[in-house]
Amino acid sequence: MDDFPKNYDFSLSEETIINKWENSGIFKWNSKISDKEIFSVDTPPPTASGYLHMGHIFSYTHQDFIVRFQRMIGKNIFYPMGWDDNGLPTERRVQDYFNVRCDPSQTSIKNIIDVVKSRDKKSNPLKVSRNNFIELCHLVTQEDEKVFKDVFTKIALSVDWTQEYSTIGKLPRKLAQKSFLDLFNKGHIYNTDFPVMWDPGFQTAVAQAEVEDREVEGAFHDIEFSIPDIDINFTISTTRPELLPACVGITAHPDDKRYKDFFGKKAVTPLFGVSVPIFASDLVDPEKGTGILMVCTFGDQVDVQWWKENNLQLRQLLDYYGRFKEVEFGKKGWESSSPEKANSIYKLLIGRTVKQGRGIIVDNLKDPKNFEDSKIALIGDIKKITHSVRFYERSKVPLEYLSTRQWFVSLMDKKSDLIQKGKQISWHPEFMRKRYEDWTENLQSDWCISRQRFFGVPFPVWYSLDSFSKPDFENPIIASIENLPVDPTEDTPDGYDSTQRGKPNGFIGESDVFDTWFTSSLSPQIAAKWDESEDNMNKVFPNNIRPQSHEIIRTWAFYTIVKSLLHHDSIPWKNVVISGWILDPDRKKMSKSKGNVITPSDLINEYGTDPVRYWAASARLGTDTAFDEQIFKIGKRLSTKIYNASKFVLSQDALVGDIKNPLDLSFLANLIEQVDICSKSFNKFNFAESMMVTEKFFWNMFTDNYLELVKNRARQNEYLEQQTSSVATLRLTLNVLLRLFAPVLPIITDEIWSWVFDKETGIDSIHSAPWPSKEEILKYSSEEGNKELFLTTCDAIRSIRKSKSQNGYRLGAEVKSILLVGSEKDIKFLELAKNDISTAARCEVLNLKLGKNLEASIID
RNA sequence: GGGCGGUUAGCUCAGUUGGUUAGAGCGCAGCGUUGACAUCGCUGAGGUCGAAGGUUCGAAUCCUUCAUCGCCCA
Repeated sequence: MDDFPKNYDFSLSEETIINKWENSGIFKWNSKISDKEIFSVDTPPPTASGYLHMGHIFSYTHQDFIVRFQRMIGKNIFYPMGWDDNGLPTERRVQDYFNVRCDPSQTSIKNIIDVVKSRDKKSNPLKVSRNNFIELCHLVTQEDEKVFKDVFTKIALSVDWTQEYSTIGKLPRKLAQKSFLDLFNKGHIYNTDFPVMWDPGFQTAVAQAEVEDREVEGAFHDIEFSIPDIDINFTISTTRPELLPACVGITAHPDDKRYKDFFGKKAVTPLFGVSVPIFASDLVDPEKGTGILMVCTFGDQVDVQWWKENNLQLRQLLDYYGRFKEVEFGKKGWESSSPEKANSIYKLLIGRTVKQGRGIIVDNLKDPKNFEDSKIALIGDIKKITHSVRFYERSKVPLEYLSTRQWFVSLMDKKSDLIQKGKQISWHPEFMRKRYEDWTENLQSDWCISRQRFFGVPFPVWYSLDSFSKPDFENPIIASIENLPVDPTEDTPDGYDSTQRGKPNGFIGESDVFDTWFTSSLSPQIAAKWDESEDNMNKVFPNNIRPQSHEIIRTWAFYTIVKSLLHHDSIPWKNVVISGWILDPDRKKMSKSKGNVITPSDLINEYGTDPVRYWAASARLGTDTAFDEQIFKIGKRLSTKIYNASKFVLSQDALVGDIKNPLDLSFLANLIEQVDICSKSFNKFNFAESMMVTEKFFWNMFTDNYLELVKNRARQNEYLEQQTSSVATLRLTLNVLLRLFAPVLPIITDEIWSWVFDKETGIDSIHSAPWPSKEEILKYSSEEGNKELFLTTCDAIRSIRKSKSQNGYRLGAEVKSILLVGSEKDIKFLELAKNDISTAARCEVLNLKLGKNLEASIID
């Protein structure tokens, strides 16, 4: 074994080893094995939206550490991987990529790819049919999946790729619809016309989980209202003057003395002359603005609440695009004391955006011509402020509340059950549970699951039409389970034929699709092939772990728990394992818009798989970490060191025999302790600790000290038994340490394993080898060693080095005599390691003397 | 405004149930190395553990208040 290449070519090893895994299929799930405990993983399918960043690598690698350890301790591993293709991110990407927009009124064409590719990218977006649009979505996601899979393979995820799925694939579509059916039959799903959060940019309803607050510039506008009954005027403050035509009420705090006399009276809106009720509400903050405010349909969530609780009128001004639609004051529901004037002003708003409308209303509020006594209704200056406004997380325009018909899953009545389930799950780190509980407790509305989009799983629902072609939303026609998956825009419901689509007394299909989360919240069921294989489902569900990062607790984790509760009255997983974020070097969150995103491919190519994984292993679970390229260098250095140490250890030849030398036995006692620490850490998912202590043990204890101490003994043949003992210890230690490193550094460890250990053990890959144990180590030992002997010997060799260094000797300098002074116990131990110490220290005579502290002095 | 987490060496971070002089790596300084390894070794400098108070024989660790940064939610 003397002919190892001088330097480690990691890229060659990566290729060889990864190919070996693929060919041997060692990561394949085998449901037939019955004598092994199962360890199943609910891998969050990444959104195939175009690119992977270091945060993905970080988190997905964490899963793999855990999985590889579990595999080595003998578990039967179920480790699938999915892609979350459906949904808005893909649609948006397709829109940009091909410069197209979906328009369901278009007819499909055959060669859509060629058409979009031949078009000038700068021209107006091409309107394409729903089917063509979906076709393009599939095309893009397939390309993205390939890129993602390549990267995941390159960082050596031990995923079973035969279990790959896409959330838009046939089985997930079927299961999402089955989920809908089950929830519908259990009475958890309903449809209703109700104000929902609406994104005018994408023209779709969104759920609370997809909403974020952003601090934006705004302004308080003080507007004067009147109360004709008592001839009093008052001033409200609003950030949304453009909703004045939608004002349906006025409210103030019940204890606010200023407005006590107003309650129960009617106020009249300026410009539009609408008479609206004034009522009291605890929700008003008397300190904010003037303490009295207008209620519109709808400015925000509280408006919705007031509207509902006080039975206010519905005056919906905005259309799906967030533009003012046509309404007529004076008609029923739009009563006004001066409809002509109201209409003349409102006319200016029709077709305008919210922002344009705001300017128009403000201009009119301060135009004296609009007021009888020329006294304008806009009081004082407009006061600029910054305030938080709700946005759909992927949108650029603020959300509006639109009353539309949507499907919901009722959640508000299930909060305590959901929190209860959360308590049955172990969260790592533990404090992350609180995020889940806070989110659940603070839920404000049921889960709106319908999206007015295209690339998603359709609702398995039709509506019958009456003789006026009016759909009967109250009694939807639900697909039967054996027909799933269905597309109601193409398929015909039972009892109808296709010619009746859209006709009086016929039917129409629901054109909405599910919220992406409605499908991806089923990842445990999809991966387990719920419905297709009950046996498999029972085996792997609930999953052992759900790895994910913390920002998706409120979405992915939450909805998955919801589904699991409602379908199975079960938790979906026993453990949730949370990875932190990778921040940029200035500790700022990485985001595409900030331009501080670091992508993985170049780094993996430059440093190699193992060093990138080493970097990922350097952070504990749940902890956000600043990106530091130094760590890759250290990881690479460690790989090289392992390579070189292995090369040295495996070039020592000796007879096979027992380990008998006290120093060797003592060293093994320390190794046993090390194995114990690593096992305990890994069992708590603390791969970072295991890695840290293994690295330290390997470098300091093994290479710097043990290896140096026994080098000579391993080489010389004078005392065969002693040589055998040292070489056996070296090889056993290397073998054990490689396995401790294996979950984090799978390439280099398997590379070295393939040099000799595969033949020795008959186990082809280190990743199929058993995790080391005390019993295994003791099998090669004549007896159990004393840990302290080795530690004392290390102290001795360290103090000899120090003494040499301080007295100007080279470390390798031969010296005549060294005196080691130590306690009685020290001397007793050092006596046993005397030969190894003196050869390592290169001295002719080593004298031991009873004294106090361990100390070395050189006598030359 | 409420909740959660962090604040330890120049930098990135460990510090297990409170227990002797607080650790690692990187960086820095000095010395050394043609015998597995310059992708190396040895030695060293460097911290009043965010601040103040408290509990305790003893606090980086427990409690209180505050500061500061980040996250989640209003």
